[in-house]
Parts: sequence; C-alpha cells; structure tokens
Amino acid sequence: MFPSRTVENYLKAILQAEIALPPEQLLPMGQLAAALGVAPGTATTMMKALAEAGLVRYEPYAGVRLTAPGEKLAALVLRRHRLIEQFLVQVMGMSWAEVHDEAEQLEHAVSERLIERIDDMLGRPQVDPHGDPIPGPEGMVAQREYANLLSCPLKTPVVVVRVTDQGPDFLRFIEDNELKPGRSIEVEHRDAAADAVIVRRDAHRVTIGMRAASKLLVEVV
Amino acid sequence: MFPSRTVENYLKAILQAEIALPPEQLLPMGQLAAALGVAPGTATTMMKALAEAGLVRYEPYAGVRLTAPGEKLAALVLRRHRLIEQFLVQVMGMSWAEVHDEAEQLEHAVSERLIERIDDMLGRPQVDPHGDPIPGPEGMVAQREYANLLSCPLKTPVVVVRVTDQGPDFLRFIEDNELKPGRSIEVEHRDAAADAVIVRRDAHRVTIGMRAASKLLVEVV
DNA sequence: TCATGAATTTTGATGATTCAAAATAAATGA
DNA sequence: TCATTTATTTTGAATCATCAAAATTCATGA
Ligand SMILES: [Mn+2]
Ligand SMILES: [Mn+2]
Ligand SMILES: [Mn+2]
Ligand SMILES: [Mn+2]
Repeated sequence: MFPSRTVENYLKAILQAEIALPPEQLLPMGQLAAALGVAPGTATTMMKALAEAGLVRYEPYAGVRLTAPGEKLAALVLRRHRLIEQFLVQVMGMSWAEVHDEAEQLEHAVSERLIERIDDMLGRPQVDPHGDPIPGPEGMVAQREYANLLSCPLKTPVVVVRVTDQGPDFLRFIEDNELKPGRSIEVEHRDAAADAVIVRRDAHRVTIGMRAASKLLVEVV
Repeated sequence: MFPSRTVENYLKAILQAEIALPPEQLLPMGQLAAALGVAPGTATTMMKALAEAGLVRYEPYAGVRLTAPGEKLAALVLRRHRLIEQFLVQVMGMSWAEVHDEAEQLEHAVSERLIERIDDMLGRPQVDPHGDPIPGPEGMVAQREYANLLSCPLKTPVVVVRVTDQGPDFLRFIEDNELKPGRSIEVEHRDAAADAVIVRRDAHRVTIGMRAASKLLVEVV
C-alpha cells in the first residue's frame, strides 16, 4: 500500500523537523503534533502505525526519527512540493507568497509522470522560489549550511540565498523590500537592545527584527 | 469545509450520467454505483447524505437527480477536470490518452485561483482535448447535440468534434488513425452484419466497430 | 528522595467512507 | 394474480483519522 495523503504529510513534517535537529536526536511528539496541527495523542497513534510499517523509529516518551525508507518517501513528497512551487512561480506566474498553500495540496495529487515533465520543463532546478533545495528523484541531497543575517559578517557583501519561512505576510514583506533570493545586500549594524538588524541594499536601508533576520539565509560572496 | 473529494466524485458522476438521460428521469442507484466502482449500498448511503445536504433529490427505489445547488457544484468539478485536461495537453505536452487519470486527481486539489490562471493562459477554451464542453465559472452550459458515426449521413463530409470515451486504449487508437477532433472525414458505408463502419479520411480507409463508431461525434459541415 | 508539573500515552468516542450479506421492494412474465 | 428474478435498502462491521479527557511516565528542583 501507498502512503495516504495523511501519511505523506506526517512524513514530510518529520523530515523537515529533523533537518533542524542534530543527527540521532529524536523529534518529540509535542513538536510533531504542533507542526501538523493535531492533538498530541493523534500523533502518537500515527507514529505507532508508521513504526509498524517500518517508516519511522519510534521510542515511547522520547520521540521519532525516519528510517531510511521513511526518509526516502518523505524526500519525494518534499521534492514534489518544491518542484510544484517553482513551477507555479516560473510557468504559471503566481506570486511566491501564495504558492505554498497550493503546493501543499498538489503535492499529493500529481503523478510521477507529471512531476518529471515539470522537472524537465524547469531545467531540473536545484532550489524552489524560497531557495529551499529540491531533493532529487532518489531522495534527499546534502544540505549546504548558510549563515543568516544574525550570524553573517558585518559590512560585507552577501547574497540572499534562502528564506526559511513560508508565511505569506512575511514573504510579501521580503518581496516588497526587494530582499528575495539572489539579491545582494550588506548587514550594516545589529542592535541587540532594539532587537533589530539594519540592512543596506544598494543605497537603501531596511530595518528588520531579529526574529525575521534569522529567517534570511545568506552566502558571503 | 464542504464537498470532500468523495462527494465531488459522486456529484460529477451523477452529472455526467444525467447528461445521457432524458430530463426528469432519475438515475438508478445501480448505475451510479457502477460508475463509481462502489457497492450499491454505499451509493444509497451517500445519496441519503447528499439529499440531507440538499445537493440531490433522492427517491427510494427510483433514483437520484441533482438539485440546482448540486448541479452547480458538479459543474464546477467538471470544469476543473476539463480545464486541467486541456492544460496538460496544451501546456505540458502530455498525450490526450493519459490526461484523464491525472485530471481525476488534480480536479480536487487545484484552487479557484489556479484554475482561473489556467483558464486565462489557455484563452478560455470552450472544449477539452476530447471535445467535451467546458462548463463556465457559473456552471453548466447548454449542450449541443451532435450526430455520431452511426447516425450521420453517408458519403457526406463531417468533422469529428468529440470523442465520448476516456479509455486510454481507445484514445490511442483514435490518435493512431488520425481521427481526433477537428479531422474531416466521411462515412463511406455501414455494414450491420459485420458490425462495422467504413470511414474515409482523405484517401485512406479505416474500419471501426459500431460500438466504437457511436463514440465518435461529428458535425455536418 | 520525592512532590510537582510537563509531556506523552491511553482510552473511549465520533465522523466519513466503505463492504458483504441479509432483508425487502419492485418489476416481470406466465 | 403470484411466484420468480432483479434492484435496492438495511444491517452490522471494518478502516482511517481524528479529538477530549483521563492516566501515566518523565524530568526537575527543593
Ligand atoms: Mn500536504
Ligand atoms: Mn518553498
Ligand atoms: Mn476525481
Ligand atoms: Mn475529457
């Protein structure tokens, strides 16, 4: 049997949470449940079923971790999600702020065949509109580590490479201030007291909060 | 929160069955169940629920019929299905034989917004790749009645306008014999004993069975 | 060590969708 | 008319995904 829509969502959520976790560390049920917007008991029940199916390793009161087959499946869902996002922006001309919700549904409905066509048509892109890496047809690819606007060097040219927040409002803010991936900027100053980061984009200055600054990943050029 | 995927499929199936039915005549449960590949009792249960929701008129032991709201919803599903088919052929370059199954899934996953973009991009098409009419955003449009290869005049130029069978094998046969919608042909002869219809396409002759011939709708030019 | 509080699991329940098989109604045809 | 066949409905049960609330386990800090 093929993973249901629900199972696909669980696997993808686990994968995305694991990426932000040290290797081997288990993902607690509370976090998983919160990520999916379900009651904790619901997540527990599902994890027992997925463990039964060999897709996760589940340790009661400790948490879960994807097995190799589970990770492969999860990566394929993530691959579909991100290819669809890129397609909606590049081909359908949709805003990068609205493609996430659309992809959230379509990722479960497209066939392998259609995904391959999309991949073809886009020239096998490596990243989606938000700079998130697109897993290959064989599964996850190694993640490159990037600095964010809190950790990158001051007064040094950096290029925005990724925005790790899918919220439409946040994305629109980034777009309005021309801070999308590809854009070259500099961190002028960080003000811990004001909880703010002052960024220079050409001649313009933009001030963003530290919480938001941590969501903007950059590469030193 | 209404129509679930399942309900959408039921409504669409009823609408498509109704089209081939005299007005006012009820659709029997057996036919509906067969069309959806479910047990008869399952269809009965669902019809009671849909009647409760005001989407169908259900008469025990007689059959069902869509109400106005039910028909509107069903037409919107059909609209999505057919726009998606046209999109997959025109934009994604997929074969007209394989788009039906793909659309069967996508019709439940695309947003109103995306469907409007697709409609735009295609220039508001009136028919899908099989010649099936695409309902407008407000619901069903009046159906034009066409002759088929069994009822059209002999030795008279006609244009194929529609193929009323979504089976991949049949569609591939039509494609291989260049009988897709838009093609101009003539019925040379009908042979009841042989259960065959001989069609002339330019200088070529194609023989098809009567069952298949009834699936090819044509317009006298 | 142990009482507390937080996190997690268990329990009991619900809604949606489905089936197989039994019961019933309708249609048919002598 | 009435027995037989066919279609439909009813019944009882299963699966999946979910919740709220109760029970349990774990971690903590006095
Ligand atoms: Mn999803
Ligand atoms: Mn993305
Ligand atoms: Mn469908
Ligand atoms: Mn079609």
